Amino acid sequence: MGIAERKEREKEELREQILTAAKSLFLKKGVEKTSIRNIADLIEYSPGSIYHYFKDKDEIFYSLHQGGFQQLMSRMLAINDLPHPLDRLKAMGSIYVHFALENPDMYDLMFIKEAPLDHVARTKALQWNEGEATFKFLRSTLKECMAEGHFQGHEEEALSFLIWSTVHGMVSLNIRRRCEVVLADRQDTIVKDGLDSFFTILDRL
Amino acid sequence: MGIAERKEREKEELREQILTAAKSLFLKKGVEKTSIRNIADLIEYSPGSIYHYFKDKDEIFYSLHQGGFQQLMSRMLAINDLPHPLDRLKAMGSIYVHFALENPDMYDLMFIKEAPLDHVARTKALQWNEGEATFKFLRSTLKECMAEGHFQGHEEEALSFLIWSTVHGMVSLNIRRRCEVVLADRQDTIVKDGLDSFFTILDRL
DNA sequence: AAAATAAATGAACACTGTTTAAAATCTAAG
DNA sequence: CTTAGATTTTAAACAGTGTTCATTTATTTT
Repeated sequence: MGIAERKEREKEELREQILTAAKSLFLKKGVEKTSIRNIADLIEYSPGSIYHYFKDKDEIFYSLHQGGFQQLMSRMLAINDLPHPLDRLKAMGSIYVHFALENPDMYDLMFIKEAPLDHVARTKALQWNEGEATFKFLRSTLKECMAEGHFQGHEEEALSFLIWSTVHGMVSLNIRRRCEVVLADRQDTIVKDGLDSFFTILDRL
Repeated sequence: MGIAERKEREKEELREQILTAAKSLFLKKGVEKTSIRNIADLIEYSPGSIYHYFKDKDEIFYSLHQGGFQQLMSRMLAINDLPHPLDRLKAMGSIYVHFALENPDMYDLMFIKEAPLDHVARTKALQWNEGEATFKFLRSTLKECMAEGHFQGHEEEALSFLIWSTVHGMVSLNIRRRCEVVLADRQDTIVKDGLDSFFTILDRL
């Protein structure tokens, strides 16, 4: 009896439809201005039906932000063949920054917005697998750098956090428009220049 | 005829009342969950009356965030007597981080939330005086450091941005709860440790 | 064909920011 | 002291929000 399987498949399909609709709307208008009714209109279902597939609005955007981490992670894994860990570390920084600037709304969801973390807090008792995996990847690369003698006198976890903070700081100031009003004239190059300065520091360290 | 003056004074008083009410509510519940009606209830006026004193909700929170910058700036100016610019630079970093962790909601409003910048974009044609003053203060201190021979091979504006980004990154990851789920065990010390690592880097640079 | 199960709906609830016509209050001139 | 004018304040309305739930519709099993 393949009926149960087909039903399961159909349910999964509609779930996917909701996510696709939500994503296209939120990339156009942002999370706040994407309403359940907007999503329902787009997939031609009633607003209430969405609650059979997602607990609440936060869960929808939590699901969406997972896709972002998959994308980011696959880009990161693509530079795993670089022989020197310090080169890998810098490449990860570049990838992180480029991902953020190319997908500002998705980055916002992943690292700035409260919606996905609100959902995490309410369900999985403070476990954020997506973020943890990304951070672990940075930590293991940094460990390799230190094994080669780089960054002496630094503690691995704190330095990992510092590096993450540096790239996050640059792109989040940019995304939340604190650059365009303070560095108006070189708004589009400042992140690249800042990153270059950062690489110079890492090389000398 | 002091009547006009008294009226002016009364108007200013009510404006201040609105701001005080808004501030106490937003520190308790956050910007999004502080409604115009909540503010109106607290000052015992009708919701509509608030619109005689502020154009919209964003303007209220723009006004509030200005107070935050005054606070931050006054703390910064207090270390102007330190003789060495590098010491001043590091003290500024400490002050910035402590301000953020002691006033997370205010920091959120100043450097993360979109509300104040939305208001800036809609009125003053992209001029953010509060943020600009703070950034200029960092830049002038960094210039003095470089005049003493520090940070050779770096460009002043880009490095200023990088330093700002580093401290902003650490506190904003903390405030938006990306630390507590990734660095649960040392959540309350990681920013301090990260900052120490950063100071070590600045010293060696 | 009837009973049981699952899915979808539309209306309702309690909110939100904002606008506006009307009412209330206060000031200034006659 | 009254009346005309200017402010200030209000209540009601508009169009929207997330979410819940009894009812209807559709599908599957007996």
